[in-house]
Amino acid sequence: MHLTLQQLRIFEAVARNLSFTRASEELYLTQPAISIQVKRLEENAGHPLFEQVGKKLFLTGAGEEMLKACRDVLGRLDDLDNALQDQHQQVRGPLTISAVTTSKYFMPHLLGPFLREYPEVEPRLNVTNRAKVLVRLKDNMDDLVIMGQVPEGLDLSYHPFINNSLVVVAAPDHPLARESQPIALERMTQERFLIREEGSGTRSAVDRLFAAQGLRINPYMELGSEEAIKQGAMAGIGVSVISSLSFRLEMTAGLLAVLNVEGFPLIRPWHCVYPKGKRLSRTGQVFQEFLLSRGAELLGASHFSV
Amino acid sequence: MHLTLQQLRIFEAVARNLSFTRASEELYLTQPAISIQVKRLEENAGHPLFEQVGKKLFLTGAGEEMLKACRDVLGRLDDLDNALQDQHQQVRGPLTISAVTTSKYFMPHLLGPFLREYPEVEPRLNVTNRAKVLVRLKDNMDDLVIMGQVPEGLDLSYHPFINNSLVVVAAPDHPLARESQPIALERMTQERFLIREEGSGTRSAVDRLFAAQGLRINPYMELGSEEAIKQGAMAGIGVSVISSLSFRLEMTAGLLAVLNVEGFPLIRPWHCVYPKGKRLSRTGQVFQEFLLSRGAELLGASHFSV
DNA sequence: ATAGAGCATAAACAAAAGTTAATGGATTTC
DNA sequence: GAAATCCATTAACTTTTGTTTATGCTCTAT
Repeated sequence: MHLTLQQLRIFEAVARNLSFTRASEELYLTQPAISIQVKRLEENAGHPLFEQVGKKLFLTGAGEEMLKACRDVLGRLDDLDNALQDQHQQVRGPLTISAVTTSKYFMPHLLGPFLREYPEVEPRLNVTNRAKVLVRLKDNMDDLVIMGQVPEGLDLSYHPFINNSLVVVAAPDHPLARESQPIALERMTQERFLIREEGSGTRSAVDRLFAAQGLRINPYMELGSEEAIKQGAMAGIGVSVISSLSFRLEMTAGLLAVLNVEGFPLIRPWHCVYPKGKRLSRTGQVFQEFLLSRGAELLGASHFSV
Repeated sequence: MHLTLQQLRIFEAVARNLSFTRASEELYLTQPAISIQVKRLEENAGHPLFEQVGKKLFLTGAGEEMLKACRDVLGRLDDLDNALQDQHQQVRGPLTISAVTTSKYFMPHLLGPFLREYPEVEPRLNVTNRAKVLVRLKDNMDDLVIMGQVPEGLDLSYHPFINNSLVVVAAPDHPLARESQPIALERMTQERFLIREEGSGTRSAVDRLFAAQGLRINPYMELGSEEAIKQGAMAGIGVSVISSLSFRLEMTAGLLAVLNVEGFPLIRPWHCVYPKGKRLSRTGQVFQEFLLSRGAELLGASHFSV
């Protein structure tokens, strides 16, 4: 036999009232029910917990120890109940997100308003390349993952929330920058392309677009970051395909030009993703709903819409 | 349905191992037993506690909360077990004693050696008059009570442990102080007696001794303390009956003489007493055994023996 | 001295807890 | 592709927990 939580509740009521009968009234049980439960608890403890002198009830030393433990345990379980209730109702606590590099241009514009609305959320945004994001996804290291292309072969739950427009950019003085007629894809194969590493979502999408017409781009230089690619395009080293989310400042400053190429802008949705086996926390669920319902609106431009 | 301690133990093992199967091996249960108990705990909590991604198990946020609470509760119950084990084996913690006034001359000589032997005991010795000691006894306010005459009409457990010798004392120049033949009780009725208040154990014993021969003492002055009585006897105001435990210094200094009176020394035992309904703590039991087995020896003189 | 109140015990019974055997689905490893 | 492994579910069963009714003992109050 072991002690049970019901025994602890009963013992605590008796100890607080110093009366079996009062405790039975409080707990809506009969007095023999109280008596037998206290007896069982005493057997389990190996000590008497009460002493009776005349008609008065007292706690023994062991009873004092038991009462302290009781209050600690029952109080801790109350706290647990409250914490679990919070998890149904409150939007608070940690929210861990991994996002593919390009999303660093827009994720803060989504996360900021969300955190203002839910100030008790503790965000952790990890922006890294796609390969690392995939590892974290497989290892269930995040609440949500923000990525364009969702990998196949994994059991995932994914929802598109905004559209990503990929465009071809070049230096403003590039010859094709003034071309008003759409530039054939075939023409573009003659251009030097500045590109990201193998495995990049953007790279895959562009390769597929050209492959559909039996073409392939001319990779001139592989660069490790979006910034390096922009700098190279601005310097006239070559052209590139990048997300329209990521170079607004450079456009406004007249440092980059968008080329009018057939098939562009290449619209790819951004997804929020998590493993199907995952039980998303309430905070994670609310953030996902927030992305789906208000992401496009917050980012403002119509080409962000799903 | 509520959660049970067994469910907490099972959940903690799964959470620590991150495996139902490992937990079942550790707890010598079947894997379906583990699975169903975790399921019941999740139902009770109203939240999933684990999420499974591929073959890997993870704790959810609610699971993390539950694990913290589990460790707290199970740890607290372990501490309780240890504290209760201590109460069987260790002699430590509070020991509250009330004692009638006269015992102040010998109780420290008993308590001192006991506390040296059991240094973790926390003693509380309350020395007061008999009436107050009786109130504390009835109200179960002490572990043990030290008194001479045990009251009737209460359901008490009492054990004699030393003898108290009551003798008649007078100033050294009192005429009867040089009398070598035993002094008849009748002769003493002509002496002025300095006495304690009504209800004093010593008073009762002396009254009974004289009443047995159809005599009664001549109360001259009622004094409120043992010290006052000794001072009065030394000053030649009258004679008194006091405990031989209480005037050693005055004897040695030649300030008081013991009269050789018929029927004296009047031997009365000292008892340690507690209500029969009381469950004496281990520390209280050990102290009582100490008094019974070594009290007389520690006080040295043969007339202390039971 | 008697009635009332409070706790202890026994017997009987219902409900809950706990477990196993059998089995199936999904994932990982070979 | 097959075997091994891990978790989920169902049905059946045992054990434990929990409670009530009936009753008795003891103590206190009147």
